[in-house]
Amino acid sequence: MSTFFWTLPKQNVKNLNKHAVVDLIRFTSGGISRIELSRQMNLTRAAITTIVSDLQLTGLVREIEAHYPSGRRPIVLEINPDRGYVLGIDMGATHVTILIADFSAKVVREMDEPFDINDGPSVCLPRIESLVKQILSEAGLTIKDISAVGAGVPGPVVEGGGVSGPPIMPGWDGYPIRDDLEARFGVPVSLSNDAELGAIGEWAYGAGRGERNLAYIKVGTGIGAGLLLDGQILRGASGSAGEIGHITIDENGPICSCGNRGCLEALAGGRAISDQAIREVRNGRRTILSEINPVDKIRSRDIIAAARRGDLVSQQIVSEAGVHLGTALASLVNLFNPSMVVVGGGVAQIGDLLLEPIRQTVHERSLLPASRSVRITSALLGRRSSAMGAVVQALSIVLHQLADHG
Amino acid sequence: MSTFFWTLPKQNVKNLNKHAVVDLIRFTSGGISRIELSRQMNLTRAAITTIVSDLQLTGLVREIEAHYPSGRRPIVLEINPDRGYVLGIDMGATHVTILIADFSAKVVREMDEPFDINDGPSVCLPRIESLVKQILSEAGLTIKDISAVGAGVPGPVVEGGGVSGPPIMPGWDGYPIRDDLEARFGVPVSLSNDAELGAIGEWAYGAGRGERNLAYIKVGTGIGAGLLLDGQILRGASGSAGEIGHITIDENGPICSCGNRGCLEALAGGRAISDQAIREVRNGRRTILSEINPVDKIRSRDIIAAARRGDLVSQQIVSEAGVHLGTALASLVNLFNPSMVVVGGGVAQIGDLLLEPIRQTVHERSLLPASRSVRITSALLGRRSSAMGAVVQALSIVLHQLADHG
DNA sequence: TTTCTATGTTAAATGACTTGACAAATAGGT
DNA sequence: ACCTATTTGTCAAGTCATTTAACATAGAAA
Repeated sequence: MSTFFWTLPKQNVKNLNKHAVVDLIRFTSGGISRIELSRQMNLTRAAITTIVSDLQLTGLVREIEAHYPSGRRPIVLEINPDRGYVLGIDMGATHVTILIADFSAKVVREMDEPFDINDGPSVCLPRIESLVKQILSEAGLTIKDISAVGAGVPGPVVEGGGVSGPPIMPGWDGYPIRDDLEARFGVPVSLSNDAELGAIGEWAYGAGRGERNLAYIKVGTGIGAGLLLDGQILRGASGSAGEIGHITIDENGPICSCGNRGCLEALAGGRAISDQAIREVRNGRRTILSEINPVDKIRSRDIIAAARRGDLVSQQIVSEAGVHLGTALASLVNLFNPSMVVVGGGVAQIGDLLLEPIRQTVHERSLLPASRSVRITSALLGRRSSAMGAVVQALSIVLHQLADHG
Repeated sequence: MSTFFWTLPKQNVKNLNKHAVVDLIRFTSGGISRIELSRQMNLTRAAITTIVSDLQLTGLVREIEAHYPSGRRPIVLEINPDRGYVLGIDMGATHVTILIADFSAKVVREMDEPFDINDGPSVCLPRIESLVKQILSEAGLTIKDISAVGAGVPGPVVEGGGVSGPPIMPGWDGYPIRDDLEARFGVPVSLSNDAELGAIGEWAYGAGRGERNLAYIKVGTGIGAGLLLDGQILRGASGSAGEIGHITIDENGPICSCGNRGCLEALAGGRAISDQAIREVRNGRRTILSEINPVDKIRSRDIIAAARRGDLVSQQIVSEAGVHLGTALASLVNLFNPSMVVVGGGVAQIGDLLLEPIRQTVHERSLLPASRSVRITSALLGRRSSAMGAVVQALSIVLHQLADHG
């Protein structure tokens, strides 16, 4: 990135440094000392001292022990975890994950339930509410202990807090999801796209820690990407940046749910993988998948399990999906030139069997300076990437609010 | 864009508002009043008054007349054009454009000369120097009148001021272009990719004025894109973001100069277009291009001229290139979700004959929320887009330097 | 003219930050 | 054990960008 037009952060220009201090503390694993803060922010130690003591007064930050080679030991700071809890909710196409985390983003309780986004908001949101009540009581907490909620949905999120023209999620278009959730829980809610959240989660606590140019690709029923750029999410003009699932890979490919032909999702999405497996079984290929009855109940997770156990047909299907993903990612790498691509989502759980063909195809199909500087790895947080991103977003609301006014 | 990690502008945190004022003045056509500045920057009128009087003292800003409906007329401010000149240099594959502009970016002299980037830096840079001397003397100026230089090259630019692994530009890899030019001219030089500069030029003074998410695509011998995001150029991890010319459109397509198959550039670049025309003529198609002798001397500008005059074969070639460009742009639109795409470069001079197939293909192949919110137009500055972007970058150096210290 | 409205300026107050001195905490040498 | 060097953290005074609040200026409408 290179600035050619100097503008200021939209809202709170005031206390800008305070906010930066809060974020450096929370995103530096193992904490950070005042001297290190002053170095990274180009401020004097004195300035940092006043900012930090202010944050200590409000109870947001505390000191911990640490050891260094010579001279006075720096006092290491960390976010005070004891000031409350937040919720992270990741609504997927077929599953919902809910996390309760303390102020230092440590997960204290986790829940993963079947879920059908196709039921629409009138069914899904009440269900979320009751699941939240359930997990809260399991954790011995009430909604009053929750300071903010982060939520993710598998579609393009717009400013108002809803989705706009999502390729999946029928019945959700234009529904005020954020307002609904805020009304249900009575706390501030942040709504984001699930791939964005995956990127944030992996950036903050996963494989992409601290990367300045990170792309996260979520391979599940749908395929989406989250793009991070110097601490900002690339949202685009209408919130639909990163919709890699519907770029054309093969002009004459199969028809996609979005109406076009040969979209990445129609070639490498969870549905495409299971359809391919069903075809192979019907064609009489020798595979342990043929044990599944009826044939058309084969799901992508069955193929992943079979591939792990050494089933050649399944491995081939996964590998072909990897080549398609690699083709799309090569375009992304050429256009966006990330320093790291993190592959996550349900299908990615299989690891190198998917990653290797991706890596190879990206290196073949993208330009040298870009392909040389990109590392491609799988998500460290596994299925929790997006839900952890939701936690990060919820904490962003709370911590910055508290940093501003006590 | 959405911030999840608060950081500060890298260098001069001090005088941040002063810099923002300078840029709002220079990029608001027709000037801007103090009250409007205070509104856009969320500062009080009093604060703006002191900042502006400071800038007036250094002679950077002056007041002009303007008329408004009721109440006291606001005093409109503009950059004082009389404090000096800058150079904008756009090195293309086959041409070089040099502009002299005053501090308000008004071009006072222009030059366009044949040029061959393949000659390498040892030939090209001395040639630039002598051309600069020539245009300066034509304008009645000397190098002492120039405060800064902006330069563009058709390859990925890295931090140090050189290019890294460019698909074209043999012999330039790693050469310290910026340092060389700074030594030659004795003034600060800004080096950028030519597509980036096209984006900046069109954003500042062309078709993309003030767009927050702008993509500029330069279609010439090579094909590259410049991506602008809230006043920042998207450079990526190694400076090669926006390299759209080498994304794969057709896995079985023709071999590209980069070694891969079916790159956009190999299907829709200037070279691909002329090769296609040569094939058509050899195949005996009825076209006015067959008047050109020898056949293999047909250049893309001949095809554009013929298409303009109604030659059907040429029109078909251009239209097919448009479909390929549209396919690549659909991927870009899905991934980046720009509010506007500006098509520039030599081949784009033909206008709607190229634009229409692009528009249609993008709308077919990109996702609804993204395709609904993107406008696709041709460059307003024509061949000068990149050189104007270079002028903008040169002025950025000078104006912000002067804003800082007298 | 008077009145209204919007823009621009001024002086005092505020507050974030720097400067420069000092205090605190540790390692290593004697 | 003591001294010195080194690094980290704090304090008080001063600086400077910005706000507050009052006032001045300039035009339109009544």
